[in-house]
Amino acid sequence: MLLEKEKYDLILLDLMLPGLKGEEIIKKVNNVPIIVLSAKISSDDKVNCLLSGASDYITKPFDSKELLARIEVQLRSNNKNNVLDNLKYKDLELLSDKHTLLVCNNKVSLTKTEYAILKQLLLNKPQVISKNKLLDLISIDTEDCDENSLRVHISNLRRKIKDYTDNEYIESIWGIGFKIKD
Amino acid sequence: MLLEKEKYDLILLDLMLPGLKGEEIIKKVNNVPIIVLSAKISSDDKVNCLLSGASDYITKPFDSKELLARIEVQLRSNNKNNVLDNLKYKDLELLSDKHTLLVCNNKVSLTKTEYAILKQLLLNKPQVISKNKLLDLISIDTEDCDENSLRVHISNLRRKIKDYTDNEYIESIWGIGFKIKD
DNA sequence: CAAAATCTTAACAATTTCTTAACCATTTTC
DNA sequence: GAAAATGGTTAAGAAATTGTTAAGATTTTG
Repeated sequence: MLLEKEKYDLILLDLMLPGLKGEEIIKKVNNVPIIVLSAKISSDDKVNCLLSGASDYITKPFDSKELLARIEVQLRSNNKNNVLDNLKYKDLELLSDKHTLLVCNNKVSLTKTEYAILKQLLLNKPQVISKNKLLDLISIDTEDCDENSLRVHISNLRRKIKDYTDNEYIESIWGIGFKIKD
Repeated sequence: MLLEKEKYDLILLDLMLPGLKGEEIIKKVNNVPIIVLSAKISSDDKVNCLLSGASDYITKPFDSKELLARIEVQLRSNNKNNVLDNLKYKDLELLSDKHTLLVCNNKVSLTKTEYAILKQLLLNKPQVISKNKLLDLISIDTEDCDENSLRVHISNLRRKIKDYTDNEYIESIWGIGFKIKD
């Protein structure tokens, strides 16, 4: 699936298009604003999409100027939350080269999976990420991956971080998932 | 002007209100999402507001559920500690992002089951929740669970709350279930 | 194709949570 | 008021989850 391999600034999702159900796409996407275009004027549809993760919902027919303005709103707010800023936290800095982490300014090389996990945790910093969500995320790169496997990745990440700092960064929330410690 | 002295998570701006012109307010505000409510359906108005800095624009009449959903979208993207997600009542505050409970601002860690029970009770605050309903809820996570077990969970919850406040929060309704005390 | 890096699986220990069971208190029923 | 049913508390053992390690499988790289 393209969504999983490429990077996007914004997704315009037409609910009338054939193929995947819109709501499923919305739930799969993370940290990319989605504007839903739809002929459905049902309020329930709107509410569902918005609560599932869509950033905006425009009912057809719409004025093209309005669409452009709403696109600008999304891009504007996305730039404010500069992604790169969010990837710094205390002694950690995740570099965008996809596999390097700085711990107290020491280079630590991460595997693709470790990078993906840590990035997700840092992006959502105070929040808990469920094990299932992390698994979904990892499955983009590698298919078979169960909780056991995830545990090993987390363990490896912790060890790599611990080599350079005494602070604990990855906290387990029993029965739920993981989060970055405050 | 109030806007300058107080802090806000979100501004709902009704363009029909007398006083300042909406667009001027929008331009004055920084870093706070603004949802504009208006009866004006002119596309130019929408576009102007959005380009001036508004985050969303809703045309009257609108469905209240849609408004709430759009409010949540704004709070979600702006501040990840979503106010709407946190259940507050008197000395209690259930933090959804951490799966923890604050009692008089003291962190108390809850188990998955305790969290689920308290969340259900707080969500339906003045109402009684039947024992069966609570059991159904818990069974999502843990299979075998009878009334005896539920009693123990409630007891543990009460103890954890009692450690930090003298107020009673969980009331038993004899033969029916439990509720949050008024 | 071979070597290296990465991932999954499996096993085990450690930890946390849940249920069971016993006992006592309270409320209802007769 | 006594018996029966329901609720509250506690502790111990059962069950589930997590952490760690190492080995074998898979993928990537040169």
